Amino acid sequence: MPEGPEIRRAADRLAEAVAGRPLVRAWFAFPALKHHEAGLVGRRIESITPRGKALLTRFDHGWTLYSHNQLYGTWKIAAAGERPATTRSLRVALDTADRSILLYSASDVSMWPSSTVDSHPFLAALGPDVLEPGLDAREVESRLGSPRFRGRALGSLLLDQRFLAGMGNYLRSEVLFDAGLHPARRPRDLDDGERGRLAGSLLAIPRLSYHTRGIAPADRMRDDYLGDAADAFRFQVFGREGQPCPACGSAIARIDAASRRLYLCPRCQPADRAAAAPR
DNA sequence: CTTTAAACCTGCTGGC
DNA sequence: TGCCAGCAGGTTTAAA
Repeated sequence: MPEGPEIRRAADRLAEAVAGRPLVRAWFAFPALKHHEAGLVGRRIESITPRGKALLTRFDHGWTLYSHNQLYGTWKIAAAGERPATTRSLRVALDTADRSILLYSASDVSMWPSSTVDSHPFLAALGPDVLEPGLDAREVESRLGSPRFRGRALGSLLLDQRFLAGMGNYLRSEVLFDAGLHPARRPRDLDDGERGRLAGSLLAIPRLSYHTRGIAPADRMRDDYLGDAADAFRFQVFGREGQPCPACGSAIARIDAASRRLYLCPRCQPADRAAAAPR
């Protein structure tokens, strides 16, 4: 159950475990992918890289595995040939001589010629990856001001993968809190300072989550959980309904936005300037 | 156009 | 223990 930072960390771990090594076996649960198994033996994994919340596993014979974990998929690394006992359904197994990588529960998996994988319907529509190192505030502000996005409510825009790929539901709450903006605000109604703050938060919060890992200890969401490291990422508002805002002490509220739960501080993120005149 | 609601994928937890 | 309802960090599709 991942967002961009969790997917990128998974890609890092998987690549470290198996990239460059030849496969001794490949296995897919999907009937449509069975015919790829034999051809993968002896091939090497060139790279494993994220695109938003999708993962691309590139092989050296010109094919790329596309996978999307949606809510429930998860990758595991195991000793070579090992299949740890679990209640989850194994969907993909790639074995090298000393390590195996296993994908469980995901249903959105397909093989593409590497040269055409970018035309995958999901990938083709994605905006820039919010965690891409080259992404800067100037580009984020430019997207906020573009006709496609400037009229959208932030609560919906921040989940739209066409705006910034890799954003997700916990990041949405955390970014809006960090920027001090209510989800009903719209880019076109923000003043320059607010727009700059939002761009800064959109860059900083996902990076903080990616680099430090970790979540609120009481929370159940523990995919790739770092633990209690002092610098681990902690939710400021997500999942903290009724608890005091870390900035002002007001009770954090939970609302519905775009049919998903969103947490905010009513005092730090006031809605009443939603209709404020431009500039 | 934007927004909302429902459906679907699957796994886990809490309650009876 | 067993079953079921409800919920979940996502996405797509249809409808409003």
